[in-house]
Amino acid sequence: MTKIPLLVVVGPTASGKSAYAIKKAIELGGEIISGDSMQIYRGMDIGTAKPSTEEMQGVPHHLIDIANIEEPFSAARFLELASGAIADISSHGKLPIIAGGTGLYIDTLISGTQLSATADDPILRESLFRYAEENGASALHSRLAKVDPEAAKTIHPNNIKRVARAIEIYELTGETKTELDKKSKQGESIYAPHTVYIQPKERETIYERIDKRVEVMFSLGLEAEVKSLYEKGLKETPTASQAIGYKEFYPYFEGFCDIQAVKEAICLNTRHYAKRQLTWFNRKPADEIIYI
RNA sequence: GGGGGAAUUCCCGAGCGGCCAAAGGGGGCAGACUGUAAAUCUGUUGUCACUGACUUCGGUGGUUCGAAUCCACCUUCCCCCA
Repeated sequence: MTKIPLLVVVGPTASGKSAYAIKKAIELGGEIISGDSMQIYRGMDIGTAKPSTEEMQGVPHHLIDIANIEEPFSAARFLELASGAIADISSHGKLPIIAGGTGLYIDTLISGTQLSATADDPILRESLFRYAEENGASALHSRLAKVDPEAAKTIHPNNIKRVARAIEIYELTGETKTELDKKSKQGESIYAPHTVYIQPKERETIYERIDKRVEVMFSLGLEAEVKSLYEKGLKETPTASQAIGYKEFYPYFEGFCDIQAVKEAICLNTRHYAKRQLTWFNRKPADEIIYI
């Protein structure tokens, strides 16, 4: 079976991935699939730097505006939807172009990881967190060590979310995370990706772009956008509430800080985020590196 | 004009004679990452010839075996009285 060719564009936030992807799409006759965990949400436009209709220049975009803010989202859901979109795009002879900054989502997709049907269980999760709170992180970690010593070795005890997820997997399936991870890697990827990594030569470059972009977001009306979502309960949503450019407004709306502090927090959090993305992409082999 | 308080490493801030290159947090830098990932977590952060040495705690002197810590004066800032 021949593999499906894919153009994958990755890079830190504000690196110009979207513009590059659109350019390539026009050049090569492609359609874009957003590999981004927050652009999927309707109404979150300015803060997620969603490309505007004009910017899209007629290139079809997938996995944008496909969920309401209160819906949870995950790598598994992304995998499912993105795979579908790829099949669809390539079936009518177009080149699927994945562009985004969510490293986990993109890697899961192109590496051919087979995620089993294991669901998640919010109630169980909740109880695991409570256990850690009451007995300490290391107590939860030793619970994991009992069932899955391999995973316990690689997950830091303080990383309660991961420790809890590993235990959750075992409780739900009777299999350990270690076993399931191994299984998930068995199948071969059906894709032939060509990855382009858009990278800043200097860290300063990306930081300056971020500051500038945040400034633009504010002038485009970010505050009003966030306010209206906040009134719809953004803060209580499971996934969307975490978005940078949004969560920093909560203390402001609640009277704990001024707007200047919000702006600074957004810039800072975005920089931290960009650094994490660079760390992620740096260790994955890219077929092509383009400097900003 | 009089009285009181404060100056600490990039920032905030603890320390109040030896256990202090100096807690903690922030920031910076580096890293991890398979179903919340724009999340979560880890390491490191005076200098060097780096299991040791050297230079730091506003400035200058002093007390002491020994000072970021005590004393004197100076500089700057804050508060109270006038």
